[in-house]
Amino acid sequence: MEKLTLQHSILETLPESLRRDALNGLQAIQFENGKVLFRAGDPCQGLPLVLHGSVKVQMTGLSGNSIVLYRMGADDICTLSIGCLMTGDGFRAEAVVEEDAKVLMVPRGLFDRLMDQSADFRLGIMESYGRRLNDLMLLVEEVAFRRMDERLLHWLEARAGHRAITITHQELAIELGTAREVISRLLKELERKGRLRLARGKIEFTGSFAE
Amino acid sequence: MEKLTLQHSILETLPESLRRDALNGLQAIQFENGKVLFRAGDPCQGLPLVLHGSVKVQMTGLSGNSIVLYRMGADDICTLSIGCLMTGDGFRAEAVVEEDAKVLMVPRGLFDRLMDQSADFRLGIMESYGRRLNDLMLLVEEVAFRRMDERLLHWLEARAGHRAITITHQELAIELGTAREVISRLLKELERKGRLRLARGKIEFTGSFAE
DNA sequence: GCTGTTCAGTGATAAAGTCACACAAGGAAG
DNA sequence: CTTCCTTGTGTGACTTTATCACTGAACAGC
Repeated sequence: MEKLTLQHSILETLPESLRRDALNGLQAIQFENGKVLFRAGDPCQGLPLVLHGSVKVQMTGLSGNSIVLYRMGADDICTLSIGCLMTGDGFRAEAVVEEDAKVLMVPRGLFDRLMDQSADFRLGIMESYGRRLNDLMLLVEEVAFRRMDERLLHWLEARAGHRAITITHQELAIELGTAREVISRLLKELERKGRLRLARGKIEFTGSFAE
Repeated sequence: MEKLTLQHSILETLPESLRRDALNGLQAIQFENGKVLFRAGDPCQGLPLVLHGSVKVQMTGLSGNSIVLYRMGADDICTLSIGCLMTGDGFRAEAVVEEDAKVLMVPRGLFDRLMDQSADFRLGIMESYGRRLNDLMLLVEEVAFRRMDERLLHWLEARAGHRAITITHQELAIELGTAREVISRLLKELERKGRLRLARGKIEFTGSFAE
Protein backbone atom coordinates (compact mmCIF):
# COMPACT_ATOMS: atom_id res chain seq x y z
CA MET A 1 0.00 0.00 0.00
CA GLU A 2 2.96 2.23 0.55
CA LYS A 3 3.84 1.45 -3.04
CA LEU A 4 0.65 2.96 -4.35
CA THR A 5 1.82 6.36 -3.15
CA LEU A 6 5.10 5.99 -4.98
CA GLN A 7 3.65 6.19 -8.44
CA HIS A 8 5.23 8.53 -10.91
CA SER A 9 4.43 8.18 -14.58
CA ILE A 10 8.05 8.09 -15.65
CA LEU A 11 8.58 5.02 -13.45
CA GLU A 12 5.34 3.38 -14.57
CA THR A 13 6.75 2.77 -18.04
CA LEU A 14 9.72 0.79 -16.76
CA PRO A 15 9.75 -2.97 -17.30
CA GLU A 16 8.58 -4.67 -14.14
CA SER A 17 11.96 -6.00 -13.03
CA LEU A 18 13.74 -2.71 -13.47
CA ARG A 19 10.89 -0.87 -11.83
CA ARG A 20 10.85 -3.05 -8.75
CA ASP A 21 14.58 -2.74 -8.61
CA ALA A 22 14.42 1.04 -8.87
CA LEU A 23 11.75 1.48 -6.24
CA ASN A 24 13.83 -0.49 -3.77
CA GLY A 25 16.57 2.09 -3.96
CA LEU A 26 14.17 4.96 -3.46
CA GLN A 27 12.26 6.46 -0.62
CA ALA A 28 9.64 9.16 -0.68
CA ILE A 29 10.39 12.25 1.32
CA GLN A 30 7.57 14.36 2.66
CA PHE A 31 8.07 18.13 2.57
CA GLU A 32 5.88 20.56 4.44
CA ASN A 33 4.64 23.86 3.17
CA GLY A 34 7.41 26.45 3.19
CA LYS A 35 10.20 23.87 3.30
CA VAL A 36 13.14 24.52 1.01
CA LEU A 37 14.14 21.64 -1.29
CA PHE A 38 17.38 23.34 -2.29
CA ARG A 39 18.98 26.76 -2.13
CA ALA A 40 21.19 28.64 -4.56
CA GLY A 41 24.69 27.21 -4.29
CA ASP A 42 23.63 23.83 -2.90
CA PRO A 43 25.11 20.81 -4.64
CA CYS A 44 22.61 18.45 -6.24
CA GLN A 45 21.91 15.24 -4.32
CA GLY A 46 19.78 13.54 -6.93
CA LEU A 47 16.93 13.97 -9.33
CA PRO A 48 13.68 14.83 -7.53
CA LEU A 49 10.49 13.30 -8.91
CA VAL A 50 7.46 15.12 -7.53
CA LEU A 51 4.66 12.71 -6.61
CA HIS A 52 2.19 15.33 -5.47
CA GLY A 53 2.01 18.81 -4.02
CA SER A 54 3.48 21.96 -5.53
CA VAL A 55 6.99 23.35 -5.55
CA LYS A 56 8.04 26.71 -6.96
CA VAL A 57 11.51 27.35 -8.33
CA GLN A 58 12.71 30.93 -8.03
CA MET A 59 15.94 32.79 -8.43
CA THR A 60 17.32 35.91 -6.81
CA GLY A 61 19.32 38.48 -8.74
CA LEU A 62 22.35 40.42 -7.55
CA SER A 63 20.02 43.31 -6.85
CA GLY A 64 18.18 41.16 -4.32
CA ASN A 65 15.02 40.95 -6.39
CA SER A 66 13.55 37.54 -7.05
CA ILE A 67 11.42 35.95 -9.73
CA VAL A 68 9.56 32.65 -9.93
CA LEU A 69 10.91 30.66 -12.89
CA TYR A 70 8.43 27.80 -12.91
CA ARG A 71 6.47 25.44 -10.69
CA MET A 72 6.46 21.68 -10.39
CA GLY A 73 3.30 19.77 -9.65
CA ALA A 74 2.23 16.14 -9.43
CA ASP A 75 4.11 13.86 -11.78
CA ASP A 76 6.74 16.49 -12.59
CA ILE A 77 10.50 16.14 -12.78
CA CYS A 78 12.94 18.71 -11.46
CA THR A 79 14.74 19.10 -14.74
CA LEU A 80 17.01 21.77 -13.36
CA SER A 81 18.59 19.19 -11.10
CA ILE A 82 19.77 17.03 -13.99
CA GLY A 83 22.20 19.63 -15.23
CA CYS A 84 23.60 20.19 -11.75
CA LEU A 85 23.80 16.43 -11.25
CA MET A 86 25.80 16.08 -14.48
CA THR A 87 28.21 18.95 -14.10
CA GLY A 88 28.45 18.89 -10.32
CA ASP A 89 27.78 22.64 -10.23
CA GLY A 90 25.61 24.09 -7.52
CA PHE A 91 22.06 25.27 -8.09
CA ARG A 92 21.46 28.78 -9.40
CA ALA A 93 17.92 28.86 -8.08
CA GLU A 94 16.02 27.73 -5.01
CA ALA A 95 13.00 25.47 -4.70
CA VAL A 96 10.31 26.20 -2.12
CA VAL A 97 7.37 23.95 -1.28
CA GLU A 98 4.02 25.69 -1.68
CA GLU A 99 1.71 22.79 -0.97
CA ASP A 100 2.87 19.85 1.12
CA ALA A 101 4.77 17.67 -1.31
CA LYS A 102 5.99 14.11 -1.56
CA VAL A 103 9.18 13.67 -3.54
CA LEU A 104 11.26 10.72 -4.71
CA MET A 105 15.00 11.35 -4.85
CA VAL A 106 16.73 9.42 -7.63
CA PRO A 107 20.47 9.26 -6.94
CA ARG A 108 23.04 9.70 -9.70
CA GLY A 109 23.83 6.00 -10.06
CA LEU A 110 20.25 4.92 -10.47
CA PHE A 111 19.57 7.79 -12.85
CA ASP A 112 22.43 6.68 -15.09
CA ARG A 113 21.18 3.12 -15.00
CA LEU A 114 17.64 4.10 -15.93
CA MET A 115 18.91 6.30 -18.74
CA ASP A 116 20.94 3.35 -19.95
CA GLN A 117 18.27 0.71 -19.78
CA SER A 118 14.96 2.36 -20.57
CA ALA A 119 14.11 4.21 -23.76
CA ASP A 120 10.84 5.34 -22.19
CA PHE A 121 12.67 6.84 -19.24
CA ARG A 122 14.98 8.70 -21.63
CA LEU A 123 12.00 9.96 -23.58
CA GLY A 124 10.33 11.18 -20.40
CA ILE A 125 13.46 13.05 -19.34
CA MET A 126 13.94 14.59 -22.76
CA GLU A 127 10.34 15.73 -23.00
CA SER A 128 10.57 17.24 -19.57
CA TYR A 129 13.70 19.11 -20.60
CA GLY A 130 12.05 20.35 -23.74
CA ARG A 131 9.05 21.66 -21.88
CA ARG A 132 11.19 23.43 -19.32
CA LEU A 133 13.28 25.07 -22.00
CA ASN A 134 10.11 26.26 -23.70
CA ASP A 135 8.73 27.58 -20.42
CA LEU A 136 11.87 29.59 -19.82
CA MET A 137 11.87 30.97 -23.35
CA LEU A 138 8.30 32.12 -22.91
CA LEU A 139 9.24 33.66 -19.57
CA VAL A 140 12.07 35.61 -21.21
CA GLU A 141 9.64 36.89 -23.81
CA GLU A 142 7.12 37.83 -21.15
CA VAL A 143 9.60 39.62 -18.92
CA ALA A 144 11.24 41.43 -21.82
CA PHE A 145 8.20 42.58 -23.77
CA ARG A 146 4.95 42.32 -21.86
CA ARG A 147 3.45 45.07 -19.79
CA MET A 148 3.20 44.53 -16.09
CA ASP A 149 -0.52 45.26 -15.83
CA GLU A 150 -1.28 42.59 -18.44
CA ARG A 151 0.99 40.11 -16.72
CA LEU A 152 -0.60 40.75 -13.33
CA LEU A 153 -4.09 40.46 -14.78
CA HIS A 154 -3.12 37.22 -16.50
CA TRP A 155 -1.70 35.82 -13.26
CA LEU A 156 -4.83 36.75 -11.34
CA GLU A 157 -7.18 35.40 -13.98
CA ALA A 158 -5.40 32.05 -13.84
CA ARG A 159 -6.50 31.78 -10.19
CA ALA A 160 -9.84 33.54 -10.32
CA GLY A 161 -11.61 30.22 -9.87
CA HIS A 162 -11.42 30.85 -6.14
CA ARG A 163 -13.43 33.62 -4.54
CA ALA A 164 -10.27 34.99 -2.92
CA ILE A 165 -6.57 34.20 -2.67
CA THR A 166 -4.17 34.61 0.22
CA ILE A 167 -1.02 36.34 -0.92
CA THR A 168 0.94 39.44 0.00
CA HIS A 169 1.92 42.10 -2.51
CA GLN A 170 5.56 41.19 -1.91
CA GLU A 171 4.96 37.55 -2.84
CA LEU A 172 3.06 38.62 -5.92
CA ALA A 173 5.97 40.87 -6.87
CA ILE A 174 8.32 37.87 -6.72
CA GLU A 175 5.94 35.87 -8.91
CA LEU A 176 6.27 38.48 -11.63
CA GLY A 177 9.81 39.62 -10.92
CA THR A 178 9.02 43.22 -10.08
CA ALA A 179 8.90 45.54 -7.06
CA ARG A 180 6.28 45.44 -4.35
CA GLU A 181 5.28 49.08 -4.95
CA VAL A 182 4.48 48.37 -8.58
CA ILE A 183 2.13 45.55 -7.59
CA SER A 184 0.52 47.66 -4.87
CA ARG A 185 -0.25 50.44 -7.32
CA LEU A 186 -1.57 48.14 -10.05
CA LEU A 187 -3.78 46.28 -7.56
CA LYS A 188 -5.09 49.56 -6.18
CA GLU A 189 -5.95 50.59 -9.72
CA LEU A 190 -7.87 47.32 -10.23
CA GLU A 191 -9.68 47.90 -6.95
CA ARG A 192 -10.69 51.37 -8.11
CA LYS A 193 -12.09 49.77 -11.26
CA GLY A 194 -14.11 47.45 -9.03
CA ARG A 195 -12.50 44.24 -10.26
CA LEU A 196 -11.34 43.15 -6.82
CA ARG A 197 -11.20 44.06 -3.17
CA LEU A 198 -7.98 44.30 -1.20
CA ALA A 199 -7.37 43.31 2.38
CA ARG A 200 -4.21 42.66 4.33
CA GLY A 201 -2.60 39.56 2.82
CA LYS A 202 -5.66 38.76 0.73
CA ILE A 203 -7.27 39.55 -2.60
CA GLU A 204 -11.00 39.02 -3.15
CA PHE A 205 -12.26 38.81 -6.68
CA THR A 206 -15.48 40.62 -7.47
CA GLY A 207 -17.77 40.42 -10.47
CA SER A 208 -15.76 40.73 -13.62
CA PHE A 209 -13.21 38.10 -12.63
CA ALA A 210 -15.72 35.29 -12.23
CA GLU A 211 -16.57 34.36 -15.80
CA MET B 1 40.26 14.21 -45.41
CA GLU B 2 36.58 15.04 -45.62
CA LYS B 3 36.31 13.21 -42.35
CA LEU B 4 38.61 15.57 -40.59
CA THR B 5 36.10 18.31 -41.10
CA LEU B 6 33.31 16.26 -39.57
CA GLN B 7 34.70 16.19 -36.08
CA HIS B 8 32.42 17.02 -33.23
CA SER B 9 33.47 16.18 -29.70
CA ILE B 10 30.23 14.42 -28.89
CA LEU B 11 30.88 12.00 -31.77
CA GLU B 12 34.56 11.57 -30.89
CA THR B 13 33.67 9.66 -27.75
CA LEU B 14 31.68 7.02 -29.60
CA PRO B 15 33.18 3.56 -29.95
CA GLU B 16 34.80 3.26 -33.38
CA SER B 17 32.19 0.98 -34.94
CA LEU B 18 29.24 3.08 -33.83
CA ARG B 19 31.03 6.24 -34.86
CA ARG B 20 31.81 5.06 -38.35
CA ASP B 21 28.26 3.85 -38.60
CA ALA B 22 26.90 7.20 -37.45
CA LEU B 23 29.06 9.27 -39.78
CA ASN B 24 27.81 7.27 -42.74
CA GLY B 25 24.28 8.40 -42.08
CA LEU B 26 25.30 12.03 -41.77
CA GLN B 27 26.30 14.78 -44.07
CA ALA B 28 27.63 18.19 -43.25
CA ILE B 29 25.60 21.12 -44.50
CA GLN B 30 27.27 24.42 -45.16
CA PHE B 31 25.31 27.54 -44.20
CA GLU B 32 26.26 31.00 -45.32
CA ASN B 33 26.11 34.12 -43.27
CA GLY B 34 22.54 35.30 -42.84
CA LYS B 35 21.03 31.93 -43.69
CA VAL B 36 18.18 30.80 -41.46
CA LEU B 37 18.53 27.31 -39.94
CA PHE B 38 14.94 27.28 -38.74
CA ARG B 39 12.10 29.72 -38.19
CA ALA B 40 9.42 29.93 -35.51
CA GLY B 41 6.79 27.33 -36.29
CA ASP B 42 9.03 25.09 -38.37
CA PRO B 43 8.98 21.41 -37.46
CA CYS B 44 12.31 19.96 -36.34
CA GLN B 45 14.14 17.86 -38.93
CA GLY B 46 16.89 16.58 -36.71
CA LEU B 47 19.43 17.54 -34.10
CA PRO B 48 21.98 20.04 -35.48
CA LEU B 49 25.57 19.62 -34.33
CA VAL B 50 27.55 22.77 -35.08
CA LEU B 51 31.03 21.97 -36.39
CA HIS B 52 32.20 25.54 -36.76
CA GLY B 53 30.87 29.03 -37.33
CA SER B 54 28.37 30.89 -35.20
CA VAL B 55 24.59 30.70 -35.05
CA LYS B 56 22.35 32.92 -32.95
CA VAL B 57 18.98 31.79 -31.64
CA GLN B 58 16.43 34.52 -31.17
CA MET B 59 12.75 34.80 -30.52
CA THR B 60 10.14 37.38 -31.44
CA GLY B 61 7.37 38.40 -29.07
CA LEU B 62 3.77 39.19 -29.92
CA SER B 63 4.70 42.85 -29.84
CA GLY B 64 7.13 42.25 -32.69
CA ASN B 65 10.21 42.88 -30.58
CA SER B 66 12.96 40.27 -30.64
CA ILE B 67 15.66 39.11 -28.29
CA VAL B 68 18.69 36.88 -28.75
CA LEU B 69 18.39 33.90 -26.41
CA TYR B 70 21.82 32.34 -26.92
CA ARG B 71 24.46 31.57 -29.52
CA MET B 72 25.96 28.32 -30.70
CA GLY B 73 29.60 28.05 -31.70
CA ALA B 74 32.02 25.32 -32.75
CA ASP B 75 31.31 22.00 -31.07
CA ASP B 76 27.91 23.09 -29.81
CA ILE B 77 24.62 21.22 -29.92
CA CYS B 78 21.30 22.85 -30.71
CA THR B 79 19.65 21.71 -27.52
CA LEU B 80 16.43 23.49 -28.36
CA SER B 81 15.92 21.09 -31.25
CA ILE B 82 15.84 18.03 -29.01
CA GLY B 83 12.63 19.07 -27.32
CA CYS B 84 10.97 19.80 -30.66
CA LEU B 85 12.27 16.51 -32.02
CA MET B 86 10.75 14.64 -29.07
CA THR B 87 7.37 16.31 -28.88
CA GLY B 88 6.99 17.06 -32.57
CA ASP B 89 6.08 20.66 -31.73
CA GLY B 90 7.35 23.47 -33.92
CA PHE B 91 10.15 25.79 -32.90
CA ARG B 92 9.35 28.82 -30.78
CA ALA B 93 12.49 30.60 -31.87
CA GLU B 94 14.54 31.08 -35.02
CA ALA B 95 18.21 30.38 -35.69
CA VAL B 96 20.25 32.70 -37.90
CA VAL B 97 23.81 32.07 -39.06
CA GLU B 98 26.18 34.87 -38.10
CA GLU B 99 29.44 33.40 -39.33
CA ASP B 100 29.45 30.82 -42.12
CA ALA B 101 28.71 27.54 -40.38
CA LYS B 102 29.03 23.86 -41.04
CA VAL B 103 26.38 21.73 -39.38
CA LEU B 104 25.70 18.00 -39.06
CA MET B 105 22.04 17.03 -38.96
CA VAL B 106 21.37 13.99 -36.80
CA PRO B 107 17.95 12.53 -37.68
CA ARG B 108 15.58 11.24 -35.04
CA GLY B 109 16.35 7.56 -35.59
CA LEU B 110 20.10 7.95 -35.27
CA PHE B 111 19.67 10.22 -32.26
CA ASP B 112 17.63 7.55 -30.49
CA ARG B 113 20.19 4.93 -31.35
CA LEU B 114 23.08 7.00 -30.05
CA MET B 115 21.19 7.78 -26.87
CA ASP B 116 20.56 4.09 -26.46
CA GLN B 117 24.05 2.85 -27.13
CA SER B 118 26.46 5.46 -25.81
CA ALA B 119 26.64 6.67 -22.24
CA ASP B 120 29.10 9.36 -23.31
CA PHE B 121 26.68 10.66 -25.92
CA ARG B 122 23.95 10.80 -23.29
CA LEU B 123 26.25 12.66 -20.95
CA GLY B 124 27.12 15.17 -23.65
CA ILE B 125 23.46 15.81 -24.41
CA MET B 126 22.58 16.16 -20.74
CA GLU B 127 25.42 18.57 -20.07
CA SER B 128 24.42 20.63 -23.06
CA TYR B 129 20.86 20.78 -21.78
CA GLY B 130 22.02 21.78 -18.35
CA ARG B 131 24.15 24.60 -19.70
CA ARG B 132 21.36 25.92 -21.88
CA LEU B 133 18.91 25.91 -19.00
CA ASN B 134 21.43 27.82 -16.91
CA ASP B 135 21.99 30.32 -19.70
CA LEU B 136 18.29 30.98 -19.99
CA MET B 137 17.91 31.37 -16.24
CA LEU B 138 20.68 33.94 -16.23
CA LEU B 139 19.03 35.71 -19.14
CA VAL B 140 15.74 35.92 -17.25
CA GLU B 141 17.57 37.42 -14.32
CA GLU B 142 19.37 39.89 -16.54
CA VAL B 143 16.28 40.99 -18.42
CA ALA B 144 14.19 41.25 -15.27
CA PHE B 145 16.60 43.04 -12.96
CA ARG B 146 19.58 44.59 -14.71
CA ARG B 147 19.71 48.11 -16.04
CA MET B 148 20.02 48.56 -19.75
CA ASP B 149 23.14 50.74 -19.63
CA GLU B 150 24.99 48.08 -17.62
CA ARG B 151 23.84 45.35 -19.99
CA LEU B 152 24.91 47.32 -23.04
CA LEU B 153 28.28 48.10 -21.52
CA HIS B 154 28.74 44.46 -20.61
CA TRP B 155 27.88 43.38 -24.16
CA LEU B 156 30.30 45.89 -25.64
CA GLU B 157 33.09 45.02 -23.24
CA ALA B 158 32.79 41.36 -24.23
CA ARG B 159 33.77 42.37 -27.78
CA ALA B 160 36.14 45.22 -27.06
CA GLY B 161 39.07 43.07 -28.13
CA HIS B 162 38.51 44.40 -31.62
CA ARG B 163 39.17 48.02 -32.47
CA ALA B 164 35.67 48.36 -33.91
CA ILE B 165 32.57 46.25 -34.52
CA THR B 166 30.09 46.32 -37.38
CA ILE B 167 26.55 46.35 -36.08
CA THR B 168 23.49 48.56 -36.40
CA HIS B 169 21.62 49.96 -33.42
CA GLN B 170 18.64 47.85 -34.42
CA GLU B 171 20.66 44.64 -34.28
CA LEU B 172 22.10 45.65 -30.94
CA ALA B 173 18.58 46.30 -29.67
CA ILE B 174 17.61 42.73 -30.62
CA GLU B 175 20.68 41.41 -28.82
CA LEU B 176 19.45 42.97 -25.59
CA GLY B 177 15.72 42.74 -26.21
CA THR B 178 14.96 46.44 -26.19
CA ALA B 179 14.03 49.23 -28.61
CA ARG B 180 16.37 50.78 -31.15
CA GLU B 181 15.88 54.27 -29.72
CA VAL B 182 17.01 53.15 -26.29
CA ILE B 183 20.25 51.80 -27.72
CA SER B 184 20.80 54.93 -29.82
CA ARG B 185 20.48 57.16 -26.76
CA LEU B 186 22.71 55.03 -24.55
CA LEU B 187 25.38 54.80 -27.26
CA LYS B 188 25.21 58.56 -27.79
CA GLU B 189 25.73 59.01 -24.08
CA LEU B 190 28.81 56.74 -24.19
CA GLU B 191 30.11 58.73 -27.15
CA ARG B 192 29.71 61.95 -25.19
CA LYS B 193 31.73 60.37 -22.40
CA GLY B 194 34.43 59.59 -24.97
CA ARG B 195 34.28 55.83 -24.57
CA LEU B 196 33.52 55.17 -28.23
CA ARG B 197 32.89 56.76 -31.59
CA LEU B 198 29.78 56.14 -33.65
CA ALA B 199 29.46 55.81 -37.38
CA ARG B 200 26.73 54.42 -39.59
CA GLY B 201 26.58 50.67 -38.90
CA LYS B 202 29.78 50.71 -36.87
CA ILE B 203 31.07 51.31 -33.37
CA GLU B 204 34.73 52.19 -32.75
CA PHE B 205 36.13 51.71 -29.28
CA THR B 206 38.35 54.43 -27.91
CA GLY B 207 40.64 54.50 -24.91
CA SER B 208 38.82 53.22 -21.87
CA PHE B 209 37.50 50.11 -23.58
CA ALA B 210 40.93 48.74 -24.47
CA GLU B 211 42.22 47.39 -21.19
C1' DG C 1 22.73 64.21 -60.57
C1' DC C 2 18.03 62.14 -58.55
C1' DT C 3 15.43 58.57 -55.77
C1' DG C 4 14.35 55.23 -52.60
C1' DT C 5 15.99 52.72 -48.61
C1' DT C 6 18.31 51.98 -44.46
C1' DC C 7 20.27 54.13 -40.22
C1' DA C 8 20.54 57.27 -36.60
C1' DG C 9 19.00 61.28 -33.55
C1' DT C 10 15.54 63.39 -30.70
C1' DG C 11 11.33 65.40 -28.30
C1' DA C 12 7.09 64.11 -25.96
C1' DT C 13 4.75 61.03 -23.26
C1' DA C 14 3.60 56.72 -20.75
C1' DA C 15 5.00 52.75 -18.06
C1' DA C 16 7.90 50.72 -14.63
C1' DG C 17 11.51 50.72 -11.10
C1' DT C 18 13.68 52.99 -6.97
C1' DC C 19 13.90 55.55 -2.72
C1' DA C 20 11.97 57.27 1.31
C1' DC C 21 8.72 57.42 4.43
C1' DA C 22 3.87 57.24 6.74
C1' DC C 23 0.73 54.55 8.65
C1' DA C 24 -2.37 50.54 9.65
C1' DA C 25 -3.29 45.68 11.16
C1' DG C 26 -2.37 42.12 14.01
C1' DG C 27 0.34 39.47 17.54
C1' DA C 28 2.90 39.16 21.82
C1' DA C 29 4.11 40.63 26.39
C1' DG C 30 3.29 42.97 30.11
C1' DC D 1 -6.37 46.47 27.67
C1' DT D 2 -2.26 48.98 26.70
C1' DT D 3 2.18 49.08 24.68
C1' DC D 4 5.50 47.53 21.55
C1' DC D 5 6.98 45.37 17.47
C1' DT D 6 6.66 43.17 13.18
C1' DT D 7 4.66 42.85 8.85
C1' DG D 8 2.01 44.60 5.13
C1' DT D 9 0.24 48.51 2.45
C1' DG D 10 -0.18 53.38 0.35
C1' DT D 11 1.97 57.16 -1.85
C1' DG D 12 4.88 61.13 -3.50
C1' DA D 13 9.07 62.26 -6.00
C1' DC D 14 12.23 61.02 -9.18
C1' DT D 15 14.88 57.97 -12.55
C1' DT D 16 15.06 54.71 -16.15
C1' DT D 17 12.82 52.40 -20.12
C1' DA D 18 9.52 51.93 -23.70
C1' DT D 19 6.76 53.82 -27.28
C1' DC D 20 5.30 57.08 -30.82
C1' DA D 21 6.17 60.30 -34.22
C1' DC D 22 9.03 62.53 -36.67
C1' DT D 23 13.59 64.46 -38.94
C1' DG D 24 17.51 64.21 -41.49
C1' DA D 25 21.91 61.81 -42.89
C1' DA D 26 24.29 58.11 -45.49
C1' DC D 27 24.37 55.03 -49.07
C1' DA D 28 23.03 52.28 -53.36
C1' DG D 29 21.26 52.10 -57.92
C1' DC D 30 20.03 54.01 -61.56
